[in-house]
Amino acid sequence: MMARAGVTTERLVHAGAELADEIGFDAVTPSELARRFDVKVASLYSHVKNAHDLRTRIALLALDELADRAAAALAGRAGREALVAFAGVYRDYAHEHPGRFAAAQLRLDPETAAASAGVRHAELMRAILRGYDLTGPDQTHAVRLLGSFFRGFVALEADGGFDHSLPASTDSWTRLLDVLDSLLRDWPRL
Amino acid sequence: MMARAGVTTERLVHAGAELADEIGFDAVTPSELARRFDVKVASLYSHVKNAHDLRTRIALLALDELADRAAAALAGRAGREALVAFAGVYRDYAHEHPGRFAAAQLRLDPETAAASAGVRHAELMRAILRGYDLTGPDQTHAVRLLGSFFRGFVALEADGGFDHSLPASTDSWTRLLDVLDSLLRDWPRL
DNA sequence: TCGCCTTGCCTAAAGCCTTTAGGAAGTTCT
DNA sequence: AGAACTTCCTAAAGGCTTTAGGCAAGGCGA
Repeated sequence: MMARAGVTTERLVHAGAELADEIGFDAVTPSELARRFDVKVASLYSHVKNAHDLRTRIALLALDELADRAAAALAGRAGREALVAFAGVYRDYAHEHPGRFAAAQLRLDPETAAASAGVRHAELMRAILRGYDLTGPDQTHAVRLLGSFFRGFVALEADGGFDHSLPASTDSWTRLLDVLDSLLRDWPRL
Repeated sequence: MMARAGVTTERLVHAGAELADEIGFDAVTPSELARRFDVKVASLYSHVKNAHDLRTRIALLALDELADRAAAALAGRAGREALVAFAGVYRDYAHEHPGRFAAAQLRLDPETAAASAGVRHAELMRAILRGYDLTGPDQTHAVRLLGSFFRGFVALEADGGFDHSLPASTDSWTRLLDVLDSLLRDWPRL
């Protein structure tokens, strides 16, 4: 009797990520998760400190997955190809895993953030720019431009911000990547 | 005895916006608001349908304020000047009113969105582009580029994403607006 | 001015969520 | 088998949202 359900922190976080994709990151709660595991809520608290801890772990998982995919996509590519591949990973992940993607945007406290895969992201973005002729502060500016654009575009898309006007958002995405590639190749000097 | 507190929907929404700036949009709840008005929670439900309705109203207020400011900033300006002014309004508002700004990003159902000031925003962005030589789909692409960049940059900044690297985020902001102006003036043709 | 009606605010209550404390039943190791 | 550890449980406190029903304040017609 009273067979154990086999809850572990890892399984909890993975299930939480799945759940986020199904019902939205905000709706991922210890209660809901307990239901899924057919276990009483209080039982989760042996594996996870509290609701915030759970959400943070899901965020870290998402950041990790995203960095893995990006690194894979960047392997063997440079310049425009690298830019498009990286951007594609970002956007595809957001479409495939909206909940995880939302999680990846959770604000982390500085300590946690520093230990997260967020750092790898920054390095990968810099790697892309090695294919272009940018140096000094302008390289950082360019990283920030790309990061802002990716994040902003995908967020607006997710909010349906592009839904009721033409052309389709995918067209803009493709075209704008071309435009950005061109901009990076021909970066305006001071 | 039992003096009336004078709660109205309008006062509720305004106070909610203030509250959002103080403690964060997510923490704006009927309970907290009732405390501020020194009134029992249930009393709010005569003025606001439910928690979601309250949050939506705050979002609409923020969108309205933002559109007002943007319209004012754009008056009499064109080209680069208009771009910088508009962008400044956006970013300044986010800094001055982080809670309201977060509210402005609440996902609205299509019906509500269509009736919101979001529409005015789109028009204002298009107005900026009239100062540049862009036509057809590329104009829409450019609107989306600007929108994505503004939103992404400000969001990353708010999350502290730029805090632990140099140069300061303000430097990137200024420089990138120059770069974007230059890009719009010299938009790559197919 | 008096009684009426609308409306603002209240109490009560149900239902859900998080989190802590302490106990009992599996599991593992000796 | 017994000790020690871990997993899961019950119990309980406290907070949040929302609905239902009631009393009283402010405005209005008679």
